[in-house]
Amino acid sequence: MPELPEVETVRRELEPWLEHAIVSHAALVDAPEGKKYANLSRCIGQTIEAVQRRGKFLILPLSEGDELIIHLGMTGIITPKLPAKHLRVKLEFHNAATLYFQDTRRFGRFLVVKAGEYQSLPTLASLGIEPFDEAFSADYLAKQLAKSRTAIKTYLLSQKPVAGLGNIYADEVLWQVQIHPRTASNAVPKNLMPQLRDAIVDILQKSIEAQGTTLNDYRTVNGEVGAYLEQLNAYGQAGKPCPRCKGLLEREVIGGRSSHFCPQCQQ
DNA sequence: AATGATGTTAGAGA
DNA sequence: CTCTCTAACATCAT
Repeated sequence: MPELPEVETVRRELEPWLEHAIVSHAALVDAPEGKKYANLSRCIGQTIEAVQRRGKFLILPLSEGDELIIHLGMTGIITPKLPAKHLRVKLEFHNAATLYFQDTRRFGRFLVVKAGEYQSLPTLASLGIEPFDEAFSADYLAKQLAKSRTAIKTYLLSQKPVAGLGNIYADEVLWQVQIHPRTASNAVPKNLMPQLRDAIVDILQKSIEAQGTTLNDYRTVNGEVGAYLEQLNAYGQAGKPCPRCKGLLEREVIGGRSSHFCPQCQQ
């Protein structure tokens, strides 16, 4: 769930709260200092200069050369309401606002690093282009996909060809363009590249407009669910008729991830 | 009880 | 060194 549209929704809601806010308190709660949660005390006294997003990461540049990096993992929620369970981080600001990070499964990340020093976050360090970057063209995508022989589904999830797709939107994009998820990345027909690029941009954009997709845990900062769930064509729809050709949608594990597709019209 | 879940990453092998 | 694959992380719901 927290894929690009969900993280972008959270970013947009956090921006008015946090831009120019001064951190007065930052502490871990029931979370071990380590790779996933680190150096929080360093942001105390610093001003948050912006609320940015790269792929599924939130990046908050701080006034003394650090960055606060937040990743929601699978179950991370940022909320102004004290969570009943699984609170991991508490942040307070000079303007009296308080924000909490709740993360049931502890797959999220919440750490302060020196700006740009991402060696503890390899996915962020080697993250692909932003899908809304104007340089993300069909030609660019073709060059990226030519670099790998793994299943296109798996390669999209790697964040390398383009940032921000997770299991839900990767399945939705491949369904939209009628590409079988097991197709080798470097064997995806060149003539499909414009459609593939457009599907990635359009689906992510439409999901942002719906505030993302809530399967179980994801909530916006305001506590709302993401409504894109109602627009899913493939993800989680195994056994139902394909909305396009009426064949039965199937579920298969590809690269260790549950994958949903139409065996009839996805080649 | 057993199974599966939205993401990332360490480690192993090629 | 790079590419690819697998399992692990922690917790809850069904």
